[in-house]
Amino acid sequence: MRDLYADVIVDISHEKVDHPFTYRVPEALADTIRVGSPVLVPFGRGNNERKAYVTGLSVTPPMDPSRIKEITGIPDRDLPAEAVLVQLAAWMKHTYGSTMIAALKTVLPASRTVRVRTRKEEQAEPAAPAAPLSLSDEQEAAASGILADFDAGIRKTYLLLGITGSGKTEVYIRCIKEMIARGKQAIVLIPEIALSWQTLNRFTSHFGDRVAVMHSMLSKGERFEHFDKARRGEIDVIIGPRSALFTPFPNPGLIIIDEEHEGSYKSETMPKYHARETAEELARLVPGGASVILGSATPSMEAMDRVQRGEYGFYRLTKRLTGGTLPGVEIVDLREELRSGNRTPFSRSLTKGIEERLGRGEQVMLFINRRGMAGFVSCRSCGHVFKCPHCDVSLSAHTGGRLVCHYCGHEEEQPALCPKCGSKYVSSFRAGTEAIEEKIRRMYPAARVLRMDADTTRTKGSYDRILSAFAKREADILVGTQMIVKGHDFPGVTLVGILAADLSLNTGDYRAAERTWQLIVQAAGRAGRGEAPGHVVIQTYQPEHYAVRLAATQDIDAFCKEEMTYRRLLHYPPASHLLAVQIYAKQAPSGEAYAAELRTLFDGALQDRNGDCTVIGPAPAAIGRIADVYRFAIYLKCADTELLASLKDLAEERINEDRAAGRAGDVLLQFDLDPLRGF
DNA sequence: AGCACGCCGACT
DNA sequence: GTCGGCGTGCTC
Repeated sequence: MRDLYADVIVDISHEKVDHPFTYRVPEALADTIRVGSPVLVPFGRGNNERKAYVTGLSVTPPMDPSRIKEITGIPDRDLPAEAVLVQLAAWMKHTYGSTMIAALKTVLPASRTVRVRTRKEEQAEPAAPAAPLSLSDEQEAAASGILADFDAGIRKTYLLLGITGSGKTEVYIRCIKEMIARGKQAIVLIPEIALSWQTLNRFTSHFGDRVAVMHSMLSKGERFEHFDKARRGEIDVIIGPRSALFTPFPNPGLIIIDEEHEGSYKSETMPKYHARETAEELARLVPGGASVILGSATPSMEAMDRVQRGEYGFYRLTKRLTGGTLPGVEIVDLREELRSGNRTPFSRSLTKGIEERLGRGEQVMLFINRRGMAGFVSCRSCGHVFKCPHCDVSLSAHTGGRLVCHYCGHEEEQPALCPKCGSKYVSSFRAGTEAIEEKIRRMYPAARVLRMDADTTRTKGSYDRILSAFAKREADILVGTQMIVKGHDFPGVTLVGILAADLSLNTGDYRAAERTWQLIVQAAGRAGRGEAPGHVVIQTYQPEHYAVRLAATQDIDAFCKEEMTYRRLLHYPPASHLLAVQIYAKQAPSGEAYAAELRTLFDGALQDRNGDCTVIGPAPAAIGRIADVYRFAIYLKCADTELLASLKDLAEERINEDRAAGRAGDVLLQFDLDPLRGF
């Protein structure tokens, strides 16, 4: 019997040990240990026992066998993970940049900490009768097309473009049922918070206890339990946020990403992976391959571009099945309002609309993409603006005379007098959700008003509470940030007001137009989902902007065409790729100097590859300092992701060397491939 | 010489 | 991360 050796990555967050170590596999564990298995190994001089993950197995030792130690055992109550997930982690490390151990920890199920709880299986009343699934012609065409491809051995990604209420969920359910019939499992990704009970109930009524839902309220043990069930083949479907992608199903055949355009599909921590791309890689790695369905009413430019290139399959759902008609959309020019003396945040048209709905007992949603009382507070006399002492942003006013930093959470009391000149003329500018709520209450004292934003949804369950109260018509007006826009069905709403459509247009990053367009179309989709016709009022200072104009006309193709022209012209994703190299430092000069060195490094590496890759910067980040950490960025623009990966590796090697030599100071590097938000 | 302390590098 | 090796420098 030949000895078996395992390559492992030891669970230590340090780039010096972020490479495989070889251990002997004891005879007793030879059958148990697979690629992806967590193991315990003696490590270092003290031979301390540490957790590690197996990344490879072989019978040929790469070094003097006498120096190879033996695996001690398998962590208690831990599960071996799928080899595929280890491969996926390696791909994520390579593509997005991170240590191998960080990549492994994001894809492998965390070990269970304590007992599995035995108290009543929550939502244990899923036995709602399965409503028979009847599909419209369009839905049928999509589902059968995708399944026919699958049976013909074709594995690819499909964009399912369906306006709100057009019934994407039925297509998902049909496809999942057919996959289960073929002995496959399905992963359904949904945006972080947007899991409505209606949708969930539809899944549980069809799949009963063969479906598990991952959500943020689950304990570590419950998550583990779901993953465990998936591994053991006790469930066929998992529904959850981007991390549900890493469910260790034995035989996944279908990955569905609902609301594919949503920003929460991109991880904010390293590796900063995108669930869409990662799902496609997983679909390639899985034995037999898997199909991917992307669903959206407002697809990302990435998805539309791939449809245009013929890489994605494409199905369109054009009819609203839930009844209701598409809302009438009206664009109001705020400059015009100002000219005619209206200084309130509500245009005359919107005010009239609100009054009509209140009179008829219908509901109104008011959307403003800024929380708090005001965007900033300043002194009218000397111009002093209240800024966060730890970040390069102005403080936002909140009720109770508090000034709050939306980036680091710093809070201070708003002084009565200007600290600089002593003037008492200190005032707030740019209304946020709190200010709008207050104004609305004052204007319509009889109206019942709810507010939903990061401040009112901080406590557990408050998100559902506000939404269900509004759905039960316990309020007439819902004021909120973009979180009110996502996915929910309120038949009572006949008017949606978008108070400042350009807020998201002026964020200065290349996705601003796309985001604004999506926001407006999604917000508009909230109106008129019931019997009564809906109306949307878009207030803007830039009524002529194509994102606003083409959102109002709901012309997806026209918007995408226009936007792609811009992306192509400036070589922005998806026309090319953009790697943001983010440099963090406690001291501004050291960060700046290090960024400059990296630029030189990149220039040197690209010397004879002129034109392949454009290096931009370094420059201070859009927000130059957050929580006392200075931020700089270099942007690498290049069509070839492999070249970008090699430049990223180069930077990583460099900082590791410099750190070893004590030259890197406190500089930290992060990478963001095709970033979704500004930095 | 003898020892405390701290930095550095290796860890299979 | 954690340990030991080894240099520095202080003390008896």
